[in-house]
Amino acid sequence: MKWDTLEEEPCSLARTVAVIGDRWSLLILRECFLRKRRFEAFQSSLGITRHLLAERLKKLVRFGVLRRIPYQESPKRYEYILTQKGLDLYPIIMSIVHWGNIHMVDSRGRPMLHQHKNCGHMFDPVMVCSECGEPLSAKAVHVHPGPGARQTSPVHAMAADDPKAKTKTGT
Amino acid sequence: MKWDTLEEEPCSLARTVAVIGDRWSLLILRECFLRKRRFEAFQSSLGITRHLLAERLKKLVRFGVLRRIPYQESPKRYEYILTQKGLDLYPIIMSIVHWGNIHMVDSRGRPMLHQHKNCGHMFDPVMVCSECGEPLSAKAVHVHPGPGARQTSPVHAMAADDPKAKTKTGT
DNA sequence: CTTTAAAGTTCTATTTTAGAACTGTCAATA
DNA sequence: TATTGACAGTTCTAAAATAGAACTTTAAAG
Repeated sequence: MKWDTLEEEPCSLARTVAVIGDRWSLLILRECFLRKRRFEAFQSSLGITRHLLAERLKKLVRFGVLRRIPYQESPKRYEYILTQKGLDLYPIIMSIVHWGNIHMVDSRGRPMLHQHKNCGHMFDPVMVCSECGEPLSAKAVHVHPGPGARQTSPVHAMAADDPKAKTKTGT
Repeated sequence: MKWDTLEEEPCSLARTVAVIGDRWSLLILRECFLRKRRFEAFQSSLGITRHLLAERLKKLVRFGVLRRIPYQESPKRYEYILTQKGLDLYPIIMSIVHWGNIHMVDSRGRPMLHQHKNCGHMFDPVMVCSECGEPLSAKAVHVHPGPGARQTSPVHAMAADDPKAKTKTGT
């Protein structure tokens, strides 16, 4: 399977993975959320090759996650800032960080702490139901096919009307 | 940078990316959360090559996200189930799905809907502060170096005491 | 006139992934 | 008894992505 087919699948997870599901994009976005904006800044703090960084930035701009904005003329230089679509990735970033905080820390403890400006406390993110406000767990959730689903399987990976896909449609 | 150095970095995001930050792991985990457990089931619904699937399953088992359990003797067959560590990935999965629901849907609408068994409603996940319960946004959060941080930069990608890293320590 | 800085681009070598075929164990079937 | 099929992988080669380093362009600074 290729990246470009991934982004067309009838699955919101697959489509998002097409945007951020590679080794570098999330790390670049981490830097964005830490107020880094420039090519050199990304490159030096991540140690990513310049070639790949250029590619990834282009991709994130193409998907509308970042915007490329000139910050000086002659020589023309650009910086990358998060769009609203990019800012909306924050819950993903935070839940990833939180999982790492719980499951991937060594004896030295957390590499960083988060403080909520509104209430002043150090916090962890908690995912709750938009309707009742209770914390969510996988077992308390039912999935249903939505209007954008493909026939039988709600999150099936391929188009059933694709003749090439017949080996995958399975039993 | 290699995957194995990624998992040792003083950053919870980088460490988590070392586990789930590739093209396939999140899709495999999606299937796990949809109660798929077997090699053939993963392979046929994802269209992943058998080779890579075997690799990814090994990796997820190695990281303690899945457990490989025999479900029959002779011939010995195994299935893969989520550990608690794996179940804890649920907020990551849900926030990824939610972002896709908001930003990657076509005119047909969402591929799937989520119902909260506790309250009965279709819902969206919301990320809130563990201390005050308010929804979180990037701008309302301050980051601080924690006990597991490396000197100057709280989320810096490499060890400053690593002589090879000097080109990256930058200006 | 040379050096430096930023933001890339270009190149080759290495690693990963895709795609397909093959293996081993057993049960069911002809 | 021989054959087929299911399952859970392994093994191969070709194609694609990534690593690592050098090079380019524009313009200011020494």
